[in-house]
Amino acid sequence: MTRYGAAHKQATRERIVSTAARRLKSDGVAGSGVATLMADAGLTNGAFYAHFASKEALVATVVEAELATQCRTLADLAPGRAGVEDLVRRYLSPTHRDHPEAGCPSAALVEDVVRAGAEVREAYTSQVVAVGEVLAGLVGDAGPDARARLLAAFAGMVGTLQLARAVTDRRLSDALLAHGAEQALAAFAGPAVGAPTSDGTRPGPTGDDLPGSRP
Amino acid sequence: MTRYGAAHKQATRERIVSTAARRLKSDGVAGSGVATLMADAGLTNGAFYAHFASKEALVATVVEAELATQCRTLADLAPGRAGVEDLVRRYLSPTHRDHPEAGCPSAALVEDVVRAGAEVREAYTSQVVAVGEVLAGLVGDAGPDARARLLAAFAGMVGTLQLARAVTDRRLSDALLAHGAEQALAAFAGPAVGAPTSDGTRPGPTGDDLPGSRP
DNA sequence: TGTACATCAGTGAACGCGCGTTCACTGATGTAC
DNA sequence: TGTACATCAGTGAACGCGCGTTCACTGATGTAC
Repeated sequence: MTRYGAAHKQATRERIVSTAARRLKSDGVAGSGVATLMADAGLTNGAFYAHFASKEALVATVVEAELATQCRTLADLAPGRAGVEDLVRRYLSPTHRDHPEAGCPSAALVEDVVRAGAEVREAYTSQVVAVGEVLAGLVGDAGPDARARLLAAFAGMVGTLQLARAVTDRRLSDALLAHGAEQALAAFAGPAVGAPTSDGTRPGPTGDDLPGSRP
Repeated sequence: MTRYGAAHKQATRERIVSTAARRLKSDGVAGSGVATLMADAGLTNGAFYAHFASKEALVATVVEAELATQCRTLADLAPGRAGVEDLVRRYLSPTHRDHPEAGCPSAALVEDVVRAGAEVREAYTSQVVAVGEVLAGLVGDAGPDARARLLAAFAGMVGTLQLARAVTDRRLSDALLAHGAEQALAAFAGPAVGAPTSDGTRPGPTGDDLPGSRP
């Protein structure tokens, strides 16, 4: 039967996935060799193929697992505006900017996903849809295109975080985060809001809008 | 004196830079070998080091040149809301999504910039600042933090384009672009706009806002 | 309880390959006279 | 105008290296009796 106890191999696999997640998010797919990924998990390169069919299979597993974890984190936020504020402030914080290895998988790996094979891209897509659904639940928008609208707002934060990471000027980076947070809050708040109508007036909150206030 | 005419070598160098820009934006830094980059320019690998000290030096040159070109394109937009609309619609179009090699260097290469050395990151930073200044001129906002505010709006478009590229579901991708465009227009329009104040009302346009209408 | 055994997670050397970089060489060019 | 020459952009083979992947082996484990 099974040696080493039933859960031994699975526990090792999970350890590989979680240490690989940190390494991949910090150094990228091309910058993380299989030998390094295994050493991070306290193993040697040879054992890798007892757990994964290829490096790409590991990347797909990591991408899927990371976005699933992110979904769970998002689901734990308080519903409504308070939760959204919490999300935006934390997402666009200097701490998140300075620790990609512990942060959002999309911000760290989208570009690698774009250039990856079908396995990775499909894992990513299905989990992004799940993120969209959690966000729709968070803001309480059940409309037909709520998911895409809120994912666009989320994508805006992803881009802002990336530019904040890329730029060497600390002051500019901080300012990007601060302004990005303002814009993300507006984007999460609702579709028509903030867009002037043709007569120059502002539409009020719609039924889909979050209630609440901004300090 | 100079053989091959005075401009021969410089012309070759410029050809390498422009073909490398397309290749790098489409396949990424790690995915573009020196031999391939040179073959794209109709040359062999050996000639590379007569033009650049290292692969990183080429990447830095490409990043700088690409953002400078983007600045010039942005400067050609009509000032005010019309130009902003034009920018947003074109940036978040299916055409731009489907042709990274001819598109925005930030959307294609930020992640590579984040993981690159000082030479690349500093070239990127200085040109991003220039982009911010052009955007400030475009919307006519001379405020002290206009640059950072508009760069945050720009960064939002970068992230939206990246997610639209990563996702395999065409319908979702199109919807991301459409919603991202709405949100980008709002973000470019002004800082306080669209953010509800503590009493739940909406502030009107400020003096920094763009005049104009939205159909 | 003690011992011989089958299992298999993990080891570590080796594989071919493509990378960035180097270098001795080529040959088209413009110059000198 | 014609010929010998110096220049140097570009060639293409070679370099060491680290990559993803393979494989014969090891040795700790739980099982059988």
